[in-house]
Amino acid sequence: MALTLRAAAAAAAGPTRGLRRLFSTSFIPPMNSPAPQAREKAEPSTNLFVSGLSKRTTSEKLQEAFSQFGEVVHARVVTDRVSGYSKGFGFVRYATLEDAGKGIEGMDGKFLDGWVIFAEYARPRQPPPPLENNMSPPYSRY
DNA sequence: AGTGAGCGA
Repeated sequence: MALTLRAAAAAAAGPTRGLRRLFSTSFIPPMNSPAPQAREKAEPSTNLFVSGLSKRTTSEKLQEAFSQFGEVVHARVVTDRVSGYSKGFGFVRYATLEDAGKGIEGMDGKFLDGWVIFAEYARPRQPPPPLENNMSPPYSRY
C-alpha cells in the first residue's frame, strides 16, 4: 500500500526531466548593469563596513583599533537584538573621507581579537522610511 | 549556535 503511494508520487514528480536544454530566449549575457545594491565595493564614504570580527569584539574595541588611523566618530558592532551577541560585523564612521581611506588601508586584513577582519566602504543605509503618518523615527540617525 | 559570509534600531 505505502509502496504504491510512493511509486505514484515518484511517477508524478519523475518524468519530463532532462529535455529542458532547449534554446531558452534568456541568453542575456551579464552586461554591466549598474545595480544599486551590487555586491561590489561601494563608493568611498566616511562610513566603513567591517566584517570578520570576533564574536567577542565590542564596539569599544572596534573604535579603539580604528582610531589609530583617524578620528572615529562612531563605531558599532552589530548584535542580535534578543540574544545580544555579536553578529561578527560592524560599522565605523570616520570624521573625514581621508581618515576613512586610511582606516581601510590600516585595518583591512589585519588581526583583531584573533580574527582577520575586513574593512571596506559601507553601502548607503536603508531606504528612507516613509514618514507620512508616523512621527516616531529612530533616535540615532548616523 | 559560540555553525564565519555578510551591510546595522
